[in-house]
Amino acid sequence: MTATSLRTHRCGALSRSDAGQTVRLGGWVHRRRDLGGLIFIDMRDRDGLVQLSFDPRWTSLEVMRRAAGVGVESVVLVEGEVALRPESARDTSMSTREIEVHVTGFTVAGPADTPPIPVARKENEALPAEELRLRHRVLDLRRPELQANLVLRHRLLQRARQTLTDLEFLEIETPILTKPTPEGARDYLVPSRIHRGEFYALPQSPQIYKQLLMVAGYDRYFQLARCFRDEDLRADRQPEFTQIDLEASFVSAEDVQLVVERVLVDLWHVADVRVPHPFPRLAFQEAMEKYGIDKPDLRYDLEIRDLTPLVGADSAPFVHEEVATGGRLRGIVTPGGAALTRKALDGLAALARDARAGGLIWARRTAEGWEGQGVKAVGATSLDALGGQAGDLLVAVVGADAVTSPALHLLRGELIRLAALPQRRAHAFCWIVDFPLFEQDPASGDYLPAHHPFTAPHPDDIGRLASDPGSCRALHYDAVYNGNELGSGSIRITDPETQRHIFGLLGIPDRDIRRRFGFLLDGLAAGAPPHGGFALGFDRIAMLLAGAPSLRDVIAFPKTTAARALFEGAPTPVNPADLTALHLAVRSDD
RNA sequence: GGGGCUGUAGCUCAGCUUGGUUAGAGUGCCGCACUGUCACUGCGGAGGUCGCGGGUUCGAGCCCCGUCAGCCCCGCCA
Repeated sequence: MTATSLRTHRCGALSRSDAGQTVRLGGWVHRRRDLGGLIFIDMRDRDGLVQLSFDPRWTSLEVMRRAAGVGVESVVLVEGEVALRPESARDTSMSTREIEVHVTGFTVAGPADTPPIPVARKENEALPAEELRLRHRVLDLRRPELQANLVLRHRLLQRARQTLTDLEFLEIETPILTKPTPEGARDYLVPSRIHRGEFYALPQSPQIYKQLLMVAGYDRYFQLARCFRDEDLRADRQPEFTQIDLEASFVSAEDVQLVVERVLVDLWHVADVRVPHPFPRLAFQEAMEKYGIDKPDLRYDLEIRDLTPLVGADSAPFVHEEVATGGRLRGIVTPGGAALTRKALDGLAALARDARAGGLIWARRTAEGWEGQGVKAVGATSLDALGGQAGDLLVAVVGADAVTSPALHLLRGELIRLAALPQRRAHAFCWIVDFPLFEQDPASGDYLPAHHPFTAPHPDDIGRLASDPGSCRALHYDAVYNGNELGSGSIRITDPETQRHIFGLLGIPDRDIRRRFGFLLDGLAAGAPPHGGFALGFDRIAMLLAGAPSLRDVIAFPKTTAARALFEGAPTPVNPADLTALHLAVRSDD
């Protein structure tokens, strides 16, 4: 239903099959070319461009005059006949370049001031500074690139709705004004006018609500949920963001993963990518061992190897010392890496040093054998035992896994880049499973939930919950794509006693458990089905599929890295009277 | 909370290394000419708090200190 009482078509939708038709159009002046006796205007709407042709043969003098005076970005209403362009002036690379509109009627409906930033850019013309793009967001949003991003975003949201609806999930909204949760990220707080000194919080996620919906018998829930976290931002992090949030009852972890895979495969299909599935599963430990990180980029095969068994008599003393204190010698053999320059190796060494992994050990494999400083460190005999092929490069670090893993992850990425290793696949999804249930605070030794405190322990590990919590795995899983975490989920604790026990392990006093999570525990005690769920970071998915460099390019009105909205100007001071009504006073002394 | 980069005409940038006459270019904007352009073309013109404040100096866009804003990263983000 493109046609309205003011227009018959969208500009970008016209093609040669419309030739001869009289049309009415509404759109924006993209560019104007005034040849004196002839005027051409490129007119734009969300579908694309069409050329308007003003010629005294079919255009009145009055309309010629108006067309000559219209500024770019003005909104105009046009009437005319679609015509094939003269043979000499046709460009078939774009369907709309075969045709033009012979204008007979022309009104400037919305004149525009000269735009402070350009919408129509020349080839290779740089984008304005992002600050200006955010300040003049309406103009920036007119750019065809951003319009394409937001159209894609819409189609992805609709696809997610459809897929989950087909899978019998119910879309249920949960409150935006909710209860503060002292754990996790900082909450955005909203003061209550009616209740002096009391506050709502904006949800960091609908976690507890969706669990309670399972208890309430809704079986399968989803929501395109807005979430809010008052933390410092990054290119891939906004203070308010959208999750595809879902939860299902009577499910195993594999059941949830199957649903999420369906959603992801369908979303990638919207972007014309066919994804093979089921996705491979990788245990957390295995991911750390082979890739040094829990979100490996599996587009490349390069893996980390444990070289500790090779350490022998002629290995350097510092290697023996690290191994004796529980460290390991781990490295990466890069085919063709021996061609890397000394400067590139110095760069890798700096990377290792920045990751606090100490010195980088390296060696090149030539036709004669291994060469380089690594021969001394690892030992000639040990390296011979490693084997390898001429052209290989070994880089290695020695120390505790907690240090070497992150360092090797960075080294792996850099080696892939430097050696220009081929991608084995362009779209590498995987599941990371068997996460640890707790992380130990390195300073205090306290146990913290690795994810959130509602995650169920792995049934095989429940026996060690009290004796050795650090070794317990969780029924928690992450979806990973090309080295990006797309989302995470888990099977939840449904036994109120277990839930209380976990809260206790986390050091939350009994009275606080009651105050903070009473409504959850009461819910679990009301007859809770086994359930679990997932949350996908939708903005990041849209960013990846749009090929955008920043979340800000897939969000209509985003915030800056200082959480400011430059366009509308938020946050902002408020009237003292409004503060008084909320029982608030602003301190200026700190 | 910490580190880095950037800030000069409406926009994109040069000028900063080595302080010194009137701060330039492209584009956009304004005016004139132009009947097949599509980055129209040609001629002419206007347009500057060099982010802001302080300091050094005979003299600061340039050096120093502070500050604001944007971006990137670390911390943080159960």
